[in-house]
Order: sequence, then C-alpha cells, then structure tokens
Amino acid sequence: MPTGASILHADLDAFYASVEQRDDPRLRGRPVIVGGGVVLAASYEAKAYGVQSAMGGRQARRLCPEAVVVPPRMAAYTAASRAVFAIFRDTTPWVEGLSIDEAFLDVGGLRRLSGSPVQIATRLRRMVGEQVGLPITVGVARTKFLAKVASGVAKPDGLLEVPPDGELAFLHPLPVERLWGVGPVTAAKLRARGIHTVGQLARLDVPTLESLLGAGAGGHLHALAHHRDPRPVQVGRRRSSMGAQHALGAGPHSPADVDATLSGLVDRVARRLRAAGRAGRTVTLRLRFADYTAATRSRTLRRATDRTTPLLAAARSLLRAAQPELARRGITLVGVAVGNLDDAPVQPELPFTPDRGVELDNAVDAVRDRFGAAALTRATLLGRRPGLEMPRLPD
DNA sequence: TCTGGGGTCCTAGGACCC
DNA sequence: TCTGGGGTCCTAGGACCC
Repeated sequence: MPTGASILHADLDAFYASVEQRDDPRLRGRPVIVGGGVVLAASYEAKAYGVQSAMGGRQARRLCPEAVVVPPRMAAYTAASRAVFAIFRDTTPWVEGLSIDEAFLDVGGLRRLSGSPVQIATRLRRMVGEQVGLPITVGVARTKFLAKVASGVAKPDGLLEVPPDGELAFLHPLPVERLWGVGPVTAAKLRARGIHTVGQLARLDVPTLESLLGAGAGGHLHALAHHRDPRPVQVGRRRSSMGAQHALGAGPHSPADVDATLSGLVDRVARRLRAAGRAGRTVTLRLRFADYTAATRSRTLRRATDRTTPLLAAARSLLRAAQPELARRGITLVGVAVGNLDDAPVQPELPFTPDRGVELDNAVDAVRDRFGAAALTRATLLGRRPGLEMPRLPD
C-alpha cells in the first residue's frame, strides 16, 4: 500500500452545466438544467433547489421553475473533456479515466519534479480553470477510494487532502451514503439497523454485515469502513461494453414498432463500435416491462463483430424469443448492448472482400460522417426522434 | 414519485472440461 | 451405479454511478 497521500481524484463540477455557463455568459449565476426529458446535469444554482442529475424533467421544473433548460451539446462536452484529460496527462502518465468528467491521477514519485500532491492538485485546478474555463474539484488521499470520497466532500470547486494519519477521523463521522458503492438500497438496509455513519458501520463485525448485505458486499463494506481497500490506478482502461436504449411510452406497442426501435438502436451502437475501432461478441437485449421491472437476454457470438447485420440478427432473435412475455407483461423500454469488446479485427483490403455487409456499413458510415447522423435513417424509423448519447470511458 | 440513457461491477447457477 | 474437486465460460439479475 502506498505510504503517502499521492492519489488525486479530479472531478469536474456539474460538468455539462458548467460548459453551458462558460459558453453563454447569460447563464452564469443562474440555475441551469441540461437535458429535456431527463436532467443530464444541473448547475449548482439549480442543485440548491433540489434538482439532481438523472431526475425527470417535469419534476426538475417543478422544483425550480426559473431554471434555464438547455439541450445537451455533446460535441462541446467531448472537446472540453479532451482538453481537461490532456492537462491530466501533462501532470502525470498515471491517469485512470472513470468517465467523461473524472479521473484518478497517481502523482507519487513526482515530488522532486513537481512538488507535493497538494501543490500538484492546486496547479491542476488552476490550469483547468485558465485553459479550459471550468471549475474542478480534487480530492487527495492515500487510496483511490478515499480520494473519491474526499472530492465528494470538497465539491464544488474545492480541494481536500486526507492525510494518512487522519483517515479514520475523516471517514467515520461521514454518513454511510458518502461511501462509494452505498446507494439507496444499501443505505436503507443500514438505516433500518440504526446505522447512519461510517463509524457505526465500522463497529459491525463481518458476519453481521454479511447477513445484512450478502457475503461479497458485506465484506467489501467492512474493508471500506476500516479503509482497507487499496486498488492501484489503472492506466489505459477501455470501455468493455457499448449500448443504446430507448424508453417507450406506456403503450401498447406493436411487435413491429418495438422491432423498428431496436433496429435503430443496433444501427447506432454498430456505428459507434466502428468509429471506435472496437468489436464485440455478446449481444444483450435490455427490456423493461409495463410494471417497470427489468430483464436482460443475451447471446454470445462465436467471434467478435462490428457489423450491423450479425448484431441486428442476434438482437432480433432475442427479441423474438421474448415476444410472448412482452405480449403478456407489456414493454416500456428496449435497449441493446454489445459486450466482450475487443479491438476490431483488421479489415482485409476491399478487392479481396466481396462482402456486401461491410460495403454497406462503410457507405452508411461515410454518408453520416459527411452529412450528419440524421442524413440516413432506416425507412422503419422515419418520423421517430433519435435519443441522446453519453460517452463514458475513452474508446 | 411515474420513471433517461449511458455505463461498471458483483453474484450465482449451470454447462462443460480436465 | 455412483462419485470428487477445480476452473472457465455463459446467462441473468441486481446494485450502483454519472
């Protein structure tokens, strides 16, 4: 385990909303919501009214009627993310991206070259502010887990170091919800036992926790509460799945409607795979029934592919098999994900591959590259609205 | 509180192989 | 006819995060 507090967790504040405020001065100081049907990001002015990301748009507007609602501009967020990650990698080669707007940085061993971790974090925050124009919070600690908790406590626009000799003193007064991995379900179980703080959690023995939360989660949480969970910063992590989904209204929805939506989703995912140079073996159909319970059906192909045709065939056969259940229970969401991702196989030169599927995919991709994603649409999808996309790990 | 759209990780059972 | 143990892969569900 590292001895000094040399892991940074750097996390852009209200990322999409901050980009909007940066690019439109009229939005500064005002509550801003990015997204329409669902809140993708809320500025801190909007959060003060209780608006949270992932909240339904209607509820958000009820909480904060004066909020300015702007549609997402993914290209702007991607560009800002690239600029910030360039600064991360300028700081240290040991960068583990977690999502479009946060990363772990290991700055151990840079002391003589760059100064103490807190000095490095201070400089990092200044550079992101000056060069990209965005606020960013940094947590500094001995482990990734604690650095992440620290940045959460320090937000927004903050810097917080947890010194190695002050870890439990920092951790134990915190509410259990602050722990990375404790969500609503676990928090409710703990609350029911009168456990509200990390300190109370730490006093429970492992068997008690395991009986409450299951063998794996119980032991893991015990380790977290005592801060015994070192994990190294992993450079060059790549995404392991890629998917798209679409919520359907209450319905009813004909099998043809659902199939058309699924085709559009597979189109999108396959195109993103090809753009990223990835290919996948496992096709997962994601379903949500009328009662909002979820289910998945998956199938693993013999070889990884980035081709629309085989991916669509697999997705369709899963949907066909689920049709009787859908007829019975109704459907409110359909999605598809491609997992088991690998680098895309190298395509042989065109003259040697009279493969109509490859040629069609390439032609469709080329048209969309030049004229935009909406330039070509499946006939069955005409009149439907495309959904939103949110990139995560770098491809 | 009526419900997005992206993801990751963990668990558990069954098939299959040695 | 019954009997071990271990490892990997596949499938499905669920919790959690942004």
